[in-house]
Amino acid sequence: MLPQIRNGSVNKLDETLLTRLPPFSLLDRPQIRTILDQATSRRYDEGSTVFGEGMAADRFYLLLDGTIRVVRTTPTGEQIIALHIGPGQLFGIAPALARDTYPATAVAAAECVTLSWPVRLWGDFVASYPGFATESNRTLGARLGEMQNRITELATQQVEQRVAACLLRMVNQSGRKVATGIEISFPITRQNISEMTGTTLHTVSRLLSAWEREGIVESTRRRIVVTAPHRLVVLSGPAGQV
Amino acid sequence: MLPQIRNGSVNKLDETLLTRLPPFSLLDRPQIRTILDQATSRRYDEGSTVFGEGMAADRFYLLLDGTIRVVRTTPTGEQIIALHIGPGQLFGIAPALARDTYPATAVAAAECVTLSWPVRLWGDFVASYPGFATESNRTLGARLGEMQNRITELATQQVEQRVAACLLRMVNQSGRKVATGIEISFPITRQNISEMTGTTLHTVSRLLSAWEREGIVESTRRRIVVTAPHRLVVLSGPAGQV
DNA sequence: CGGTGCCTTGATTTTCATCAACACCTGTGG
DNA sequence: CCACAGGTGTTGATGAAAATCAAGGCACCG
Repeated sequence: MLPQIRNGSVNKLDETLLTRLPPFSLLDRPQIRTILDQATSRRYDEGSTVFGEGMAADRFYLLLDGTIRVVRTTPTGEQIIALHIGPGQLFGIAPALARDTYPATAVAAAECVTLSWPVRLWGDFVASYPGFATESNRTLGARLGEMQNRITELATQQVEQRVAACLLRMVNQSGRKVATGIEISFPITRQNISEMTGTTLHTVSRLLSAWEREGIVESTRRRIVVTAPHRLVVLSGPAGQV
Repeated sequence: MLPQIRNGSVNKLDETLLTRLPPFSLLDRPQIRTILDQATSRRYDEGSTVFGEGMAADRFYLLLDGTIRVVRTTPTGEQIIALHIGPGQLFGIAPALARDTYPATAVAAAECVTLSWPVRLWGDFVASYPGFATESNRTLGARLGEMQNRITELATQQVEQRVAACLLRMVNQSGRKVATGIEISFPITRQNISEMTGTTLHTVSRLLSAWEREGIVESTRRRIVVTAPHRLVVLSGPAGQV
């Protein structure tokens, strides 16, 4: 979907790649050229790690294509998935939190292409480019709000409602229309879903089986198509509409 | 503990009130005087609401004294407590998230004194006062990190561990040394704790009773003293040390 | 074609919510 | 000054939800 990407080189990249994205939409061509010239482009295979929790935060990132999964690992080795990031979004923006290490691990949920810049440029970006600060704040606000929703869900909803809400969230954020419904556009396992909803892969499997029998979803290995979103909304309960 | 506070007036307030606080620690006297002159001071009774979820975010706040409880209400009327805010902290900083409504409700958990400023000054503060932006970012980072911890806890830990971790968090953030241990410095009910940990007041009551029998805590109506924090740490499990 | 990772499904067990009842403290108003 | 109401806290009995235990099947990759 994206033109040829050579790691480390963005000369071939068109400025129009950035002009539509909110953090840069207010800028003119020369400004965007400057930004691109300072950027490093890179491709990540599915499953590879962009940066790890606790690592020195030396760069901040923009996701051009693919999906990033933000993960934390507990001392006992369990993983929990904090959120997913889609194309066009900033991530790894530790400088916006005045942090010098990344608070979580970022893994490519599917093949990804990123741009990144050294953190020392963060201050320049915020100061020089109108809209950049606002947009990164907005990103933060959205993530904080989403985390607040997750806490509320985990604290008050039953497993079935949480899993339904989780599917809906993914469908909304990165759904792709297919013949029979809307497909989640990146590979995802029962285990992954359990790590998002604080349950077990067994329970998720049972729920998906039941929903498949009822014609709400269709799924094959690592792929899920939601065929009746409205029924999922009902299942996700009264808090789903927030 | 604070000098006489008259709502709306800060003339009597000493500049030294702010000089020690991180958001303002880099500023000189005249700057702080300017900031104070633009501020509105106000006292809140225990239980009163500072601002409500969804309300237009017209002011941002600094807590001088007391404890603020940040609360969300689900469509079904259940409350969940997102976090507590202690003296010296900024709150209601919707502008830092590029939001124009408050994302949650702020209630005085104990008698509180605040300073506040109209949001239109936010931009000035960030631009004119060195350290202010960094500090508000740091606040955001800390809250985001804390929320991430809560999600991890809710998703992976048992109720007993979550309640233990919750008590420890409050003891760390606003504990006061007393004869027999460390007391949580604001009134708190079993119900409150259940709203923080996603459980029921019954379960919290049972846990506290058990811990009291084992000499880990002492509690009277709305007050809790932790007498053996180290044993709570053990109970809070391997993730407690994060 | 063998192995690894992913998925399914039944049986059992555990945890915790729910239901129910009551005791206690504190402040209020007759 | 006492009664009483409302918010708070305790504790037992019961049941439901979901984790855990267990076993096997299926798809994809090398």
